[in-house]
Amino acid sequence: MKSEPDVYSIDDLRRDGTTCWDGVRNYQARNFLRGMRVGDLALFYHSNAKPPGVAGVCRVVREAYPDPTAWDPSDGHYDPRSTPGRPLWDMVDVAFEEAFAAPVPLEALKAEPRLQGMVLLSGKAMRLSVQPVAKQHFDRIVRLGRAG
DNA sequence: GCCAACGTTGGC
DNA sequence: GCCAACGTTGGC
Repeated sequence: MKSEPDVYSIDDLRRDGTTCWDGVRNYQARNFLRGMRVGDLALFYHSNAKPPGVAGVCRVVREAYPDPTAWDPSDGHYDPRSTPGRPLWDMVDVAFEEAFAAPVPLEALKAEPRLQGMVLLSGKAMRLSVQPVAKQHFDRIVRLGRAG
């Protein structure tokens, strides 16, 4: 799950404990959100950061439900096609799980042979703010992150 | 700021 | 259904 740290970082999540992952406005990303189950773990990725990379781990604590920011005209992600009666966009709630000793920079992910084939590194979904991660890739990144 | 790689929109 | 124009993402 990607977030720009200037907007919302892993440290913000540590402070808040949990947060609503709102603002997703891409159908494919939304569908991945809908596939999440309570207890699922997710990598928290800092995009548009210096450097970009995986900053930690969060955990799904509430499954997909309507994203109210979509029908708030004052919200930057307002989408008038979504209404309370017919919601178009969903969000999940996630809880802080851990912040890595040192974020794993994108450059390091690219350089790791065992991570080749990750959606994040290549393929159609690489730009999505919510995307799937294979378990072996997830585990490898967590190991790298904990090592610092 | 640039730009590649997408997705979305809307005319036809 | 096609496709041009436009918007977005996000690394660099």
